[in-house]
Amino acid sequence: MVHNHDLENILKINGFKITPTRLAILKVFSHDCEPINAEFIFKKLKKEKVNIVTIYRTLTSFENVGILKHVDLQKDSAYYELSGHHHHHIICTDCGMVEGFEVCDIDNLTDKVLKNSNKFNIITKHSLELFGLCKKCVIK
Amino acid sequence: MVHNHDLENILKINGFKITPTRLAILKVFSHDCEPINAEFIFKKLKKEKVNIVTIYRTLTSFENVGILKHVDLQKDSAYYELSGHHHHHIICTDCGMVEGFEVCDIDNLTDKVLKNSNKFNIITKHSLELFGLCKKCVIK
DNA sequence: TTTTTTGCAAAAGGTTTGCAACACG
DNA sequence: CGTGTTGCAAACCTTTTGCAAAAAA
Repeated sequence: MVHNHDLENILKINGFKITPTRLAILKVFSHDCEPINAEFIFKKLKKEKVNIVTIYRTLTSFENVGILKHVDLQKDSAYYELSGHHHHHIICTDCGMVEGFEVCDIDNLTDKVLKNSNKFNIITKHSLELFGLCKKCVIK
Repeated sequence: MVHNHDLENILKINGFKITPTRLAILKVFSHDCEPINAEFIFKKLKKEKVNIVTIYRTLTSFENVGILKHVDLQKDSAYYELSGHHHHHIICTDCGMVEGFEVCDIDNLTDKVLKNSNKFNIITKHSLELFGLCKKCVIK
C-alpha cells in the first residue's frame, strides 16, 4: 500500500512543489505497474479534470529527474513506468499486453560490443524488449 | 556495387511494379547502410521531386513485405534499414551517430524469459539497442 | 509575495488519408 | 486498357509552446 506521504516525499526529494495534480499522477503510476501513456492517465483522472498538457509536462519533468523511465513499446505514443528496479518487457503484437521480466545479461554484451567498437567506449543505457504473441492470442 | 537490375528484382520478387520512385528509394538504402528516415530520403531525392507522401507509403509497403526493417533509435521519426543480416545499433545520445554491431545472444535470453513467463510462449522479434556517447562526444 | 505550476488555445511535427491523374505491364 | 502508383491538399494525432491566471511555499 502506498501512502500519500510517500508520494509527497518523492516530490520533495526531487525538488518539486507538492500539488494535487502531481500526487494524482504519481498515484496512477503506483497503482498500475505496467507502462502507461499520457492518454491513459488523462482518462484515469477524468474526474479531477487534469489538462492533458499538464500531464505531458509532468511526465517529462518526472523523467528528467529519474522518477519515471520512458519505455519503448513501439506503440504510437510514449509510455512510462516508475523507474524502480531494472527490468524489460514482452509485448504482445496482437493485443498489446505487456509482461515484465528481469533477465538481462546486458553487461556481458556491452563488454563484447565495446571491445569491437572503434567509435564508442561508453554505454549509458539500452533498450531490450521482446515482442511476441501472448497465449490468448496464439490460440485465436 | 549494386546494379539496377538487382533492385528491380527485389521489387518483382515482392510483387511490386517497377517504378522510378521505388528504384530511387531502394538505391538510397543500398548506398547508405545506416538507418535513415523519410526526410533523409526526401532530401536525397530532391532532384527527382518525389513527394514525401509517396516516400512514407513506400517505406510502409517495403516494411510490410520485409524489404525494410524498422529500427528504433528513440529519435522523433521512424528510421528504416534494409533487412539483410541481423544486427543492432549503438546510438550516441549527444550527436546521434549510429554504429552497428552483430553480437546478440537473444536466443539464450528468450529461452530463459519464456521459461519464467506464464503469459507468453512465442517470441517473434526483439529490440536491442545500446545508447551511449561516441568517442568524439566524450571529449567535448 | 515570489516563483512555480496549471489551463487554454494554438502551433508544431511526423505521418496518414481521399481522391483524381498518371503510368506500369 | 485496367489496376496499381503517385501527387496534392487536407486531415490526424501526439506532443510542445506561449502566455496569463492560479496556487504553492
